Amino acid sequence: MDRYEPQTIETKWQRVWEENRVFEVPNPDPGAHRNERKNYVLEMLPYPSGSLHIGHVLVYTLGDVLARFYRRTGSEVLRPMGYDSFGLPAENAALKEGEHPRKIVERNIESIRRTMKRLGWAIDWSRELSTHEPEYYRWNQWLFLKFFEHGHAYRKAAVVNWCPNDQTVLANEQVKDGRCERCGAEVEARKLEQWFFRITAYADALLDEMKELEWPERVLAMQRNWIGRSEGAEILFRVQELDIDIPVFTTRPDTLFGATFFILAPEHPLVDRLAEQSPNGDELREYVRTAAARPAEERAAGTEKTGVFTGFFATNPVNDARIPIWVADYVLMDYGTGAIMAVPAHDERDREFAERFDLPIKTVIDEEGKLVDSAQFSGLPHEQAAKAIVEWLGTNGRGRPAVSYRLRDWGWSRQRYWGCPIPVVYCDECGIVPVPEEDLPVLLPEVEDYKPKGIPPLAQAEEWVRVPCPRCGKEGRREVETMDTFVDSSWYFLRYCDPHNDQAPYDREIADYWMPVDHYTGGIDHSTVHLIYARYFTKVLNELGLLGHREPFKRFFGNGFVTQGGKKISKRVGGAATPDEMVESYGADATRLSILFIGPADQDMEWTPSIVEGMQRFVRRLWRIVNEVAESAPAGETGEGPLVRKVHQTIARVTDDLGRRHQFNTPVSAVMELVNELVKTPTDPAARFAAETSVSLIQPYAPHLAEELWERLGYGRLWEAPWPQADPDLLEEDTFELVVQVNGKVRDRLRVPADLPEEELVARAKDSPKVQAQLNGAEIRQTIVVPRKLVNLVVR
RNA sequence: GCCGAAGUGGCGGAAUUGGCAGACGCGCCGGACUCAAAAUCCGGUGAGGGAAACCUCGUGUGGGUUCGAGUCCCACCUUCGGCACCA
Repeated sequence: MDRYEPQTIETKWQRVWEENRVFEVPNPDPGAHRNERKNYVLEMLPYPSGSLHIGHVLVYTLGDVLARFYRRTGSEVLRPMGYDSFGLPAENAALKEGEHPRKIVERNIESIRRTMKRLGWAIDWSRELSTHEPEYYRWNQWLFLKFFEHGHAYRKAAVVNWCPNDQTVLANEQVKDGRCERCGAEVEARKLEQWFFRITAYADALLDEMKELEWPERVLAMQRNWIGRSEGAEILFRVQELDIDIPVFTTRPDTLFGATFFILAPEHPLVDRLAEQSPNGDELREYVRTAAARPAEERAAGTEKTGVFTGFFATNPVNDARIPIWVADYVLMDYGTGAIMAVPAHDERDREFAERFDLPIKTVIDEEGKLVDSAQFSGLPHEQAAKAIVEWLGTNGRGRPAVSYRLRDWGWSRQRYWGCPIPVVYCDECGIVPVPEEDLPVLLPEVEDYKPKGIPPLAQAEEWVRVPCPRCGKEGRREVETMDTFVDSSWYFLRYCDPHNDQAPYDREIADYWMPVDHYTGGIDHSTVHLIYARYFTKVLNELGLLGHREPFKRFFGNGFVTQGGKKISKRVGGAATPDEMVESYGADATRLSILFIGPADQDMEWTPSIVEGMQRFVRRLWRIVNEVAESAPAGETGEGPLVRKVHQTIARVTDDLGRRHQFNTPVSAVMELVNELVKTPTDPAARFAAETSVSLIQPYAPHLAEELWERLGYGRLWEAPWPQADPDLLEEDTFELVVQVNGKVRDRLRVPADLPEEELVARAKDSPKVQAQLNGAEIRQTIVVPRKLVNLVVR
């Protein structure tokens, strides 16, 4: 027998797959009916700002195991790949290396593709795409025009998150703990004109339609938190002196009688007017200035409450109490209405403020949760009172039920170079004018110096910027900002369906055939970013009549992080073994098996070399025993011995783990057990059957080794061979080990025939000497029999 | 504070519907082969007691339900993740 040389057999089979275009799947013919057996398996596409790391090996191997498994269980599997090649990571890498981003990403893509092929991932390479190519971003622009035309995209001045280091605006989703998610710099607040998508209009749809998703609860919970829906009421407070009403939002209308003061956010539009007429207007204006200058981070820390009295009073609509109006920066302009009624007795922050400024505190809910001191509502349980009070306010036109969200509209324009140009022209006469469809793509111009300086680098491309207005023909200027890459990744899964279409982003019929993605895999760090944006895009496309679905990813599997030496592995951490090195030292198959065997793939895991060493032992063991069996054991009757049963049990376990439970570590254990049995009984009549089945079942994990051994067993094209089927008759043995308990404690184990009647099981249990010793003549009060499992004798 | 996930040997973990806790692997111990080592193979490996057969204890803590609980219920502790002056 020759030695196991992974590198030799791996390159051999990779060539066979490539030459035979094994993993390419054609699109349906026009008018084809929906195929119930279609299966769209997808993992999040990589950023080509560096090379792959062990984390990628986990995600794509996981997807690969599923794709290969589904393929052999009769599914028509679509499993494409691409690169998220626009954006900050690539541009920053380019700045560091002093080369053009296009050069960097194209070089990285080439190396990533080579690594992917070396790992043997079953990908339909005919559908490969990169988001920085005009063939792709042209349709980004096209989709933007549709969104713009229908009011889903708009431009407004807003206070935005500004990263002083990357010199660009960030979406809320890209700010973590007040810092830029990418570079870690402290984020500043700036007021700028920006492009937005009206994602807040879909807050309820994003929440409601979650029920169709087979997603991990933790991811859904994160999205719910992020959207932050709160139900409450909007209530009008009157300012007599100015003859105006100020609305407040509250989730606790039941505490309305306890409102003892009123607060406006410093940014509230009324503050200016109040300052003009207030005796302490100067102090007010000074306070607003300092509050605005205070970094958002510090303001959110809430160390000590600050505020200024305006000299005005608001009237509480339930009891006509006149309460003082203050301005304080613990009230935020961008949540609710930017004004609150303060109830210090029942809100911690209001209480802090009241204590600091010596304002009255009035209790209106007692320990039992009933209202007190609240006129006709006194005595009501507070939940009930909340409804009654809002209803009562409604009849007077002073209040109504209202809902508030934490979610903000998605700001997606970036003051950077390496992104998709936004196809609009600014015209002094016509305003914002969309570039006509037939003029797409608006190509990203070449720019000498694209270093971020606060003004968008595209502004330097003077000739490109100056363009006649598409509407009136007078001179206009192109938009010089670019799109956030999350726009690119919000619909890439649709482009994969029809990647070479040059008439449309995709053919709706084809997209409807493949969509939704049946099994999506990626890091949960995208829970409140990409996964929300893609859901939003899908809903808009559906309403624009461009897609038949409203949810992009039916099932989502959030893989854990891989750590090495306790540190999360990413491009930023040096010293970690690279996938290429792992393939060189251990082979792709042992690497693939290892990364999934470590532990449950949805939990974080620590990569240790000892794992691969153990896996190498298994792989060699399998190689040796299967080669032996192929040479010596004849095909033929398998008998009905324990090995045959073990084979069928293993088939059942692996099939259930992959197909139903989506558990990726235990199938490897199951096959190991079978191989251990086979090694112990190589002359069993079922040895050949056991060897063949082991090879067949391990194929999704170790496809090269499996293919090679399959060939040596005398067959071909394991990737097309049907998945083994467990024979239910052979799953159950004709004897079983009866567990005998006394008072619930195991006292004996007896091998008995499977068809023994219950009375006989009990009789045998009682006969056991070990049981006799325990019973010690005591009376049996109860007998529990679990068929094919156990007998429990209850005494005393 | 609110929301979510998780606590099992020396380690990673398994136990699918309430029915043998610790599968599988790592590590460690002993043995075979070898001049020796590596590789490979065989055996052992939760804790305590016992010469042994065996016995007792044991899945974060405390209670409960049940013939029987890692699994279900109640209360709590710890760790990790998300949200957070969000009214």
